[in-house]
Amino acid sequence: MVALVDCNSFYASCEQVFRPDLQGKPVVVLSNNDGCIIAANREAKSLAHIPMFEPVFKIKDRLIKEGVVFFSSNYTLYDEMSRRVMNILKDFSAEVEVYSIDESFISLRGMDHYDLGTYAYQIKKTIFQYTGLPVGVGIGPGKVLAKLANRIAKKTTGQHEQVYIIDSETKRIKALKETAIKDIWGIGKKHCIRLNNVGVISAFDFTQLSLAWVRKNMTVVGERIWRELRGEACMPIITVPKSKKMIGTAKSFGRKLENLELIEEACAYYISEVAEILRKQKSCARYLQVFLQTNYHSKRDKQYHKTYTLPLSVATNNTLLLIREAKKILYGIYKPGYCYKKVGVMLSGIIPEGQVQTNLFESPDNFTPPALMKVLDEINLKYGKATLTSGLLGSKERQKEWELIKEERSPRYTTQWKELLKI
DNA sequence: TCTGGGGTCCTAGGACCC
DNA sequence: TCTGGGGTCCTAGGACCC
Repeated sequence: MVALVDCNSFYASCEQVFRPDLQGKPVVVLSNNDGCIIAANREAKSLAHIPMFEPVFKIKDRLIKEGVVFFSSNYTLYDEMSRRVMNILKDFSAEVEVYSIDESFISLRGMDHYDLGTYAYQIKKTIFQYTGLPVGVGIGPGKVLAKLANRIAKKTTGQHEQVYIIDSETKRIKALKETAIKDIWGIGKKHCIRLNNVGVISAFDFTQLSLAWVRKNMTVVGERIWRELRGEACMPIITVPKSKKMIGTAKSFGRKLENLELIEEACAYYISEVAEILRKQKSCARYLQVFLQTNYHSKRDKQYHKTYTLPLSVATNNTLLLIREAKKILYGIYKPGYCYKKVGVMLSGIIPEGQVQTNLFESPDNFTPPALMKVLDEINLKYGKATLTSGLLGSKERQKEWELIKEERSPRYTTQWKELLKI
């Protein structure tokens, strides 16, 4: 059996842990740039119809009247809270797959003699006691059914229960019959339309299709879901996270920018972020992609969008070199006269540091001067993000010209010592 | 008139997830 | 006026190898 443990309204719950005065009050968390709602707690959801991913400016007035408390997203805080939850789970199972910031699959193999329901409550209780975060637990004979059980736990049980186990054929069939196919993990919009067209409405209907049809129309991905729903576990728990194959970042500017210089500084900043992640996993990248785009929501502005991918002659994780190359790309794709909203960078073709193929004409040292990057990372780890940077990132003051809007960000409660140390 | 067989690597595009 | 960000996996088809 497999359990899926996931935190309820994770971001909103994280905020509430440090603001006990908000217990029982409606809380929502906004996306970057305070653009739309990405998390809402139970109270906020029950208050009124809160559409996720709706632009918040459209409904803000109404929500303020109803007493909803807003937070900008504070990923530093959420990451740390997530780490704490996942560490607790490691006490409950030898096989933990951290699936996302707020959920993990854990294997319950070899625990047949346990009462799994009691075990699930112990997990819930411990996490709440140590972190203040409420979680739901779904248990089933495979990942997809565990996901489904978790969904049922959230929907049909009370706030303090939030546990559901699919451990018999009767329960499995019942769950499948009561769940729409669109609500199954792995079935997205496109497959849902295709399935509805052949008369598949519930998850149970899906399991009655022939394997040949599923395989043909939905590839091996669909086949796995089909098998899992029928009770055959075929997705392994992945306990060792794979190293990343792409590392990218792309954030909207706080306002529209025409000026190439400011866009360059934002771009250089993003490069230094992704290169640091690359070095952390001891890898180098062979491809560097940069893109630039205007605000595609705007009906007034002229639209422009351009992406360019540059193969690097030698794979690297050197921030300074990557900034230099990114700048060249940016000069190539930038066209004056547009209001730009976003610049993005992406590293791909990622390989381990030790496998970099040098070339005949350039010294490898041009690409990876290890000492300098090591010092850079050590200083930033010790004194906080971006303490030491390339001069091309521009001054802190200038950063305010392009950085994200985060009007309602809470303090970084769990990691603030780093910020204090900087002062 | 006849024209092999068995592979790998890479990329773009589609679909999906949180 | 204001509309998120960061990923994964799979397949087909092209290029290339022996």
